[in-house]
Amino acid sequence: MTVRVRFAPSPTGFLHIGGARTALFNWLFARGHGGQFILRIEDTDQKRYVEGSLDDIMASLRWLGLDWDEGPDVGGPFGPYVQSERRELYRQWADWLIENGHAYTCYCSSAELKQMRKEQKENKDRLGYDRRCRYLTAAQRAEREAAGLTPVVRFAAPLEGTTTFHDAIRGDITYANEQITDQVLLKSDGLPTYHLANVVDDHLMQITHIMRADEWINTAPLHVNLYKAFGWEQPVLAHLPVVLSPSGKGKLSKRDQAFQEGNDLVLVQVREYKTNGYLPEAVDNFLTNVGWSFGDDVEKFTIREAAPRFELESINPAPTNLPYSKLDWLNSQYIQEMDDLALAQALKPYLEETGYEVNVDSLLAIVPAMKVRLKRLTDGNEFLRFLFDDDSWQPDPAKLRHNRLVDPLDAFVRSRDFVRDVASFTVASVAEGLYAIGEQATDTGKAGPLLGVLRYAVTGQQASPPLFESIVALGRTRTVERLDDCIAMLQ
RNA sequence: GACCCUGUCGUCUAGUGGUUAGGACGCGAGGCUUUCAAUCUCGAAACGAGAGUUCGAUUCUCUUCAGGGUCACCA
Repeated sequence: MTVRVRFAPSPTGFLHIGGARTALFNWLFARGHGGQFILRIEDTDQKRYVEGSLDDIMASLRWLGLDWDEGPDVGGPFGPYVQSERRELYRQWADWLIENGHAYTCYCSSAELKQMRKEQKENKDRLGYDRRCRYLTAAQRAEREAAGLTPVVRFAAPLEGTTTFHDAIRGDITYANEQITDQVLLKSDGLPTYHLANVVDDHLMQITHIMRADEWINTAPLHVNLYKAFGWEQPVLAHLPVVLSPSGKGKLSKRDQAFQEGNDLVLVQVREYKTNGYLPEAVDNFLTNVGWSFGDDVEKFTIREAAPRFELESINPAPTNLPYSKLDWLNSQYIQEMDDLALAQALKPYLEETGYEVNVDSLLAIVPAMKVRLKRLTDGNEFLRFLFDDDSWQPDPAKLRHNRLVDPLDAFVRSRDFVRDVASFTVASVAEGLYAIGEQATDTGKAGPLLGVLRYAVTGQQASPPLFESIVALGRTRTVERLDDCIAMLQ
């Protein structure tokens, strides 16, 4: 049997990092088992629909490289892949359940249900629908229909015994049926709830394995009983561990966009990872390491390499934080593997975003030298500020001195003169000349102190690309101007 | 509150009825260096607690504690 899995997001917001992880695990499983990965849109709650979210979800999945075999845009043999276009199907199967005694119409108003819950709370009774409509006589139903009440359809759950299902990650999980209430299957607007839609679609789309978030565990017995009622085969279930907020307080998916947690900026939408300078390969790698491990003490790998090793049974069931510092490390690793042209092109939009005018050719002169310093593509904005923003160059005179320099002013003058007069303005000759001056400028004969101070003088930054490349990128004229200003400050 | 899930270094994880409990990130120290960065070496750092089973438990069982999840005409 061919493995068929699906990612089934609701278009209620931009793609969440937790959702991306769920999609990724499904993708890994499908690709590792020669199966199909299906994208299905669960838009049965029209009230929560967010304009533009479907586009973002698909764009984000594509950015991550998670391609799907069937879906709303590419079609497929089991479409449509948007639930709101399948409503007739759900209504038919809801009717089937009613006809076969597995479901019933319920006429309770929301006010009535609210009151019921209130009383349950007050009396400390178990929460949940008390099944008052389950036992209505035909006459009573007719009476309500005549009164114009629009019913919902509820599942007639088993009243006694237990329901057990097997979770591929956690093993068998058993619930007492008296804990399970009669959930709504079809809403009064004629659209299904998740419970009905998901079971009907997974069956009709021949889904073999369901990987979904942990928070669905408690409704799994309902779904299992639905499969039983329909007489359909139950797909393998696997509930993925929740992704926690970094503080460990609550699940991350409760947050819908980036927020500050202590000193860390916590990114929650996939698009935020992109705008903050992360590479999709790094995000994929990062996510795959959470709740699963490649093995052999290997931390860095592509999802293509991971797929053949990916098994449901090896997923760690414990809830988890996202280790953001590891993402930075991975991202820097992937940046260092990029070729210079690709990196220059990747950096360009971020620089332009901050208002710098850049062209790839001039960027190529400095990019190779600063590559190892980049953790995120946005770091280029900081490192290259000295190049693109003259106004930001405001060195602190106190930092132009170094206690190993015998005569800072003299060293600056000689450096300035050298840069101004050197015949060949290249990295190699600038390096040679400044080394020589630096070695004479200290009592130890080491060039380091002068070069360190010059870096600060020329760039106005504590951290920058290497000095000689920075000088060449900046150009002779601007370098001399800045050194002139520094000399004035030192006098 | 009820039910369900989970519990190995700070974090992400590997692992076993007998291991010096492994790796990674981060952190600290040192080397190298254009004293930022990268890189190399070294280091600190964990089996939540209590019973039980066993010759022996981090590993199996129970209890407990802690964290999380769910209790909608939302997914």
